[in-house]
Amino acid sequence: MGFPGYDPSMTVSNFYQQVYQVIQQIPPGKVTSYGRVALMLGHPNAARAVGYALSSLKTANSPDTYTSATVPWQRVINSQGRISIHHREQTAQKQAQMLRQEGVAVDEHGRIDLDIYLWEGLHLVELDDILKGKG
DNA sequence: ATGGTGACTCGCG
DNA sequence: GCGCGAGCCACCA
Repeated sequence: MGFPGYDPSMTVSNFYQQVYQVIQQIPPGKVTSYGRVALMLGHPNAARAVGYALSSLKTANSPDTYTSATVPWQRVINSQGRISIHHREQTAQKQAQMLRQEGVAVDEHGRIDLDIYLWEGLHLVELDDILKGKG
């Protein structure tokens, strides 16, 4: 709502793909939060669904269009500027490692300075394409 | 159709 | 800053 091209009738079935497409726009060395991704897609309260979308990404070998290899999932953290995977120690470590590898400072507690690394986000024109399914 | 489950968020104490 | 409780959403049995 409020966004050009927003069409409620197609949001459900395409939600995950839209999430992946937005995340693919995040440049290396930058991060954003689950909530912000949801907001960009016109679903201000769908932060949990965004996290769920990422957790469902399959391995790099998967034939799927979107996999953990094609979607930079590591660039999405929580609104507090911290890595959000407390139940999966291994995955959390990997995320921190991948981020440091692209120049993002992550401290031992998984904290990241959003004042420095926060991604500005998409412009309405770019969002329009994703919401219309052109991406 | 219904209820349980998360890689979420915000507000309080 | 930290832990809790309460909303919120899309998936999947």
